[in-house]
Amino acid sequence: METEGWLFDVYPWQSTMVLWIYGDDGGMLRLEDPYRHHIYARGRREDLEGLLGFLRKRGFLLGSRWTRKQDFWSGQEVDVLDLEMRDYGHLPGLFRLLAGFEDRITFYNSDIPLAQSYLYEKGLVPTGRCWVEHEDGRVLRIEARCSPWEIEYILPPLRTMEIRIEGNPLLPFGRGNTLVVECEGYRLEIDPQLPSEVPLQINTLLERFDPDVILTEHGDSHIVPSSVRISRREKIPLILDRETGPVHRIPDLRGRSYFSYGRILYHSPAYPLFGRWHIDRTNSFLFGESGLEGIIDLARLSKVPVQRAARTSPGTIITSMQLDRAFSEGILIPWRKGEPEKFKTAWDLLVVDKGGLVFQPPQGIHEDIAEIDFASMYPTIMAVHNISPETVLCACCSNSRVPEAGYNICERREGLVPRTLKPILRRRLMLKEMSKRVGGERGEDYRRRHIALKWILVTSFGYLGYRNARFGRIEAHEAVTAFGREKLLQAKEIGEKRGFRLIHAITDSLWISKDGLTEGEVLALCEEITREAGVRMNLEGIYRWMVFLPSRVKPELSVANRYFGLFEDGEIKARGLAFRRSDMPPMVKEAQLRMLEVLSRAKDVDGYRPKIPEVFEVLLDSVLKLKNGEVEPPELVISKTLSQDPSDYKVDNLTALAAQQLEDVGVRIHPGERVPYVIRDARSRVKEDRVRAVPLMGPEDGYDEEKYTELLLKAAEELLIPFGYDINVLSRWVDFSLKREKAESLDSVYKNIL
DNA sequence: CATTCGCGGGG
DNA sequence: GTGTACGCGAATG
Repeated sequence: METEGWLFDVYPWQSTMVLWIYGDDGGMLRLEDPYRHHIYARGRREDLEGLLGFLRKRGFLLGSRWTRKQDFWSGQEVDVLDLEMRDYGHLPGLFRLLAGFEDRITFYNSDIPLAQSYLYEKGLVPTGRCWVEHEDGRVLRIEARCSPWEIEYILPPLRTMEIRIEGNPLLPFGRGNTLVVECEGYRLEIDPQLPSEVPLQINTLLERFDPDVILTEHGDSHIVPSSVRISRREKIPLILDRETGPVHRIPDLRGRSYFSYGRILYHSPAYPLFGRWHIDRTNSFLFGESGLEGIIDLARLSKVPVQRAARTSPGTIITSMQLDRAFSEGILIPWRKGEPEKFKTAWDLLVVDKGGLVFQPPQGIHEDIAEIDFASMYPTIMAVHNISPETVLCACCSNSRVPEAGYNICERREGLVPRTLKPILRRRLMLKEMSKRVGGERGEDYRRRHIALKWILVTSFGYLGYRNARFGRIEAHEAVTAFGREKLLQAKEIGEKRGFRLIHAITDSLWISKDGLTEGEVLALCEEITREAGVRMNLEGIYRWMVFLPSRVKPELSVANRYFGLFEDGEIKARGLAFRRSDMPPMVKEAQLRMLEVLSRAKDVDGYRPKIPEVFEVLLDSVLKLKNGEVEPPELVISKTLSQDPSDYKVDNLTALAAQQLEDVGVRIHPGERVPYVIRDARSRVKEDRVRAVPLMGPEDGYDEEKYTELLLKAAEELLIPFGYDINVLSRWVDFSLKREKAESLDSVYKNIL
């Protein structure tokens, strides 16, 4: 039989690969492919003979033959033994045994996730079109009928069911929350007070709608594990999968806290489904950034199946793209040693220390400033300067290409990293342009996909310097930042030659100034920099005015990352202000945004000062609402990321106290999870009274009016400090205004304080 | 005052 | 299957 359709999902199951094909007839076809995994071994002939004997005796091996493949580091063709392994169940045990041979034999392609390795080998694309010849549910032949690089593709009409917790997701089922299921306009609320209802209702709904995608909020952390628990307790089977055979679900109950991007993150244990996708939008970084469209685009490009792509980090995606390319080019993939994290040596710190170049801007308010940014600077540098672990410090060339460090870069071979990045850079640019050109839903689709790729590009750089990355090398990382600093300085010099003053610069952005600066001359400058540096320089915008904030620690200095300004098109750009911070309560963010909205009507520096009374007015209004108890508790919720176990805190800060309150009632908060709380009485001697964790909040819990007022005052101070209004002035002014029985016109109040 | 702790950026 | 760090600012004791 022959079928054409979309490859919906792939996973190893028992000893075969299971494929779900969404046929053109609308049916979902389950097929098995008895695919065998190949690994490669290199070493002396007699050692390899020994290995063969060992594997045969243990029954691991289906077959073996000699073949020639390319060594990743040298690019040389080498003789290796191709080993066809028996079945998947044996593999984990096998890899432990192989470690014993490692002093004599080098193994390749041995630690690639099986579904990915299957897709690389067959050239198949998750969610892509395919053609398959099959018999009795088994694949005879399968071929891709699409390229992962297509920009326009049609997806099968996926039926989506949404399941979420209404009420507080931190609390156990039925304690102040319910389960809401929605599908195709149908909505059902399940009351978990009656536990047996949960599996019964879910089963009924899944059978009735047979969704392809189950999109949840807190599905991984709460809904699925709780439902599974109830199902076991009540002895009512819960049928979530389409797979009808025994499903091997490894209940990774603890979840993982891990260190990434300089902070602790938490991933709850994952509950993927077999035969349909479960995506927990609250447990998926990429979903939050780029939606299902972005995830699907990445799954297609990287050949990481959709469910895994949704849960994984961008680093895994980029690695898979590199693995796919290496695989298809016949390059042996080195076994990644899972070295435990080591302490950083002084040398490491020295190297890492010299990252991007950062200047110090002159504080205060400015006019005639343009901001120009290098587009995708680091990935472009990797692509154009051929920076890759195997090309930096290659053995064959001697050219001292890398600025400062003087490392060689290979001129004979293009590296794996640049080969992978180039098409991604092109594709992202194309999607970005299309998202600008096309409006509506399609434009949004392009936008999400280009943002997904943006992430892949950003992280490809970090990955180069990551000690445990398969294709990482610290010298390559170093080379990228060295070129980056060179290009930033080059841009500065070209600008100065054209009469611009450099006001500020961070890594890949420059703020430049000139009296009466025009868009035309800045664009001309960008053109020249693009030509000279080999990296696209874009005009981010021209500011009507912009402010660089002083340091709060040393008020005479400014800080690089706290600034805001108004572009000519009326948009505000701001960094480091309260409203940008995730640890600020909504009330403060909104108040500051309202103040900025007022300031966005100031056309130039002279227009800024007359807007100040109106900003005062917004501030006073917010403070009054706080005083009069007109602020709803959710507006006051602060949530911060827990960086360690609640009991490990040395200092009882508000976050630790809130986490401890939750622990006390049996709600586990893991490092990397956010703890939501309201400040009740920050200065209370009784620590218990300082905060209240959100799920434990009752109507009698008030809030710390003084503390929240202070946050508002600081938010206002950030916007007004260039004109000398610091928190003391603002605070006095607020007190003064509040004391007046009937405030006269704001103008007179304003005069009084000056 | 020293120390501890959390956040940012990209779009 | 784990993207780097460092500087800033606030809070604690």
